[in-house]
Amino acid sequence: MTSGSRSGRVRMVDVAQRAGVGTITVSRALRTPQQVSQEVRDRVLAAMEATGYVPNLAAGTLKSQRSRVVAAIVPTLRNTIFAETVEGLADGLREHGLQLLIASSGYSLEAEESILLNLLGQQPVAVVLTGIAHAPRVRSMLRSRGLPVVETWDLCDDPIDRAVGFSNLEAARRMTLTLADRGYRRIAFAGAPPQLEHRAAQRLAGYRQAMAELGRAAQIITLDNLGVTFASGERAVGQLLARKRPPDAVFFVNDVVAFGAAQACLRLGVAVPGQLAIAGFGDFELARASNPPLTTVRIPGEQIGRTTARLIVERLDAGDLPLAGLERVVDLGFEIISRESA
Amino acid sequence: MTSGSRSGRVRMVDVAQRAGVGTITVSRALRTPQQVSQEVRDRVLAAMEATGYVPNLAAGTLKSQRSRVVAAIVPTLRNTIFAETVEGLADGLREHGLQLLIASSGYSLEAEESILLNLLGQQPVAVVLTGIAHAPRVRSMLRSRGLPVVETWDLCDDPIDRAVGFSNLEAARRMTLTLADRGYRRIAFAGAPPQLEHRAAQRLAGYRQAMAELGRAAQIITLDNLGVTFASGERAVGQLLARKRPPDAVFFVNDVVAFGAAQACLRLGVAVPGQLAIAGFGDFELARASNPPLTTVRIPGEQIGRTTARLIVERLDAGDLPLAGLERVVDLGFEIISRESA
DNA sequence: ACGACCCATGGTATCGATACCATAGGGATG
DNA sequence: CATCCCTATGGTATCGATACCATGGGTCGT
Repeated sequence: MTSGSRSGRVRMVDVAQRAGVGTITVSRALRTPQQVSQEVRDRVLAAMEATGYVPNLAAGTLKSQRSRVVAAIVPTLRNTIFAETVEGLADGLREHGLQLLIASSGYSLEAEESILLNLLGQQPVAVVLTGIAHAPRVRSMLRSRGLPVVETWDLCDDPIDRAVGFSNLEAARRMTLTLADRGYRRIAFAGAPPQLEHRAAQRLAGYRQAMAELGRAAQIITLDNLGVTFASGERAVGQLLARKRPPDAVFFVNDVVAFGAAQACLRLGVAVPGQLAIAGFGDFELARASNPPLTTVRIPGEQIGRTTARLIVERLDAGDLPLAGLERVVDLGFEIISRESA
Repeated sequence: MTSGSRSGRVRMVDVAQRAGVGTITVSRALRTPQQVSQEVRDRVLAAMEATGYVPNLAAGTLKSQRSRVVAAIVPTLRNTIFAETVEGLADGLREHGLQLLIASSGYSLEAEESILLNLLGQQPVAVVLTGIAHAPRVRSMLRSRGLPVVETWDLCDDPIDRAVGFSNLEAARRMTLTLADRGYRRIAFAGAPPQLEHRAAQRLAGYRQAMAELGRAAQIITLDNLGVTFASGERAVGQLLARKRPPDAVFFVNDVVAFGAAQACLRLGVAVPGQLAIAGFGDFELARASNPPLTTVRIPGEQIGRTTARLIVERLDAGDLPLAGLERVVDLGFEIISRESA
């Protein structure tokens, strides 16, 4: 079609020849257009258009040692928990010409490690992790590479590099105290086995701390399926009601299970909050749609993503300076949302 | 730390030196281990371990003209609609050492086009798109590149390359007929504006076709927010009930809005299905959790992802042969699920 | 026992864009 | 009017892994 390159694939040289300029000028027209005169730039763009040129990012990344990709690992994409964060992150990065490379770890730290190895091979300019619990080699690998890293969804005194989130412990503590304020006496907590999920463990710890402050006995229900399905919420309700002295309020580790529980109550004719009060965590859209609407903790999912994007962009613009005076940990807070369920 | 490379970054040469072999042997130990003797392989792996070597995929991709990345574009990650497909795809690809590069287009065809340009720069070995409606340049760009492309979630006589999905039109038609069979007389359809969403348009067409077959008048409710939020389902119920002769059944374009509608009915004291029957589309987990549980169309979300992965892997293994006898369109079907809401 | 063949391994050129340095031309300044 | 500097542009080496081809030593068959 165009100039006689053997493979049929259009390279930068082909565009350059057609526009009557050097390859470097084509490169600049794309990456730093202000360095190229209007006239030449137009010619180059026309030539790119005419040839259907698509830059080979692998080559650029190799030479410049700097890709346009940010790698992120989330526990799952299957439910909406992390979706807001991911979309916020992707949007914030795209505005600066960065691509998000996402992988999901299925809540497994070992999987996270092996996935990270793969992702690092793509030479990302930054890495975003979910949570602050990681395999030891993950920490050392990332630290030694010296890339910008953001850990999200929790806080931590000593992040790998930086952290953006909120205190799961404090949020759970406050919710528990709020329930006590409302007059509930026997407040239970329902969550995934804490060794499987660090954020769940933090929330459990917050609950325990609040109960200790109140001088009451903790009452824990362990959810199956990592507590991220409606069905595990339903089953939890079954378990609860079978107890001799069932609690009068249950604080669920997230809105998905809380919602499942609320629906089960509706079916079983259990009055919420009359017989059993229910609180969730997350303030997903589900919380509002539930019957009754769920009292829950609102967490800044999308803002975590956007802030993470901002930190990364700032860092890159600053030319990889050591993060001297920068805030290492950004606490975006949380909010207790009172609705009818508790 | 290790041998004296200037940047501190470990390259294949460093590993090779340490293991006392040539670089190519290190390369083979990673990519085609069966070509390397057990003893040498162990030595190489030990050297990689000791140095913390991470292969630079950009270099490999550049030379071999073949990355290990598959690019996918979905309309959104914000809700669970496409999540199963994405996870199924990611799992299926990971088993074969392929990484998924995901981007979301926000349901915009123009965004899809510009995102695709970015993704193609990463030299993906295959591209996965959602739906069969694309900007004209998307088709031509992909066709001329000759990469494996899979369009998902719908069928099409003439896919760009291959398609995996089910007939949205036929599924909607069958659901409509099923509702008629159950004795509902005034069956309405609620969906997003058809020009905004091709799959929604297909479902609307299926509904219209069924109504025509039945000799009844179609009754359409247009949803806001692309019909992917609970709130738009709620608002739709409000609109419906305000009509002089409200329908006795509504077929919603997806389970998210159907669920929102069902919850609104519960609040408003509208009997479902007594006063208003509700049907959804998708059979998301929500459909079972709803009160009452939703009659809906089950679609093979995860299987679409897995099948797509299989097609891609087969194609790559076959050495990019022209897809001579291969099935170009894979119809995974759908299933009408009867529950209590209709 | 000898040639054919195969397996394990290495040397070197190469993929395509960009960093680095060089240079030409034009306007400003003394 | 000469010098300086800044803007626009180009030439060439280079990033790191892999394809291609070559080679040596062992095995197998007759």
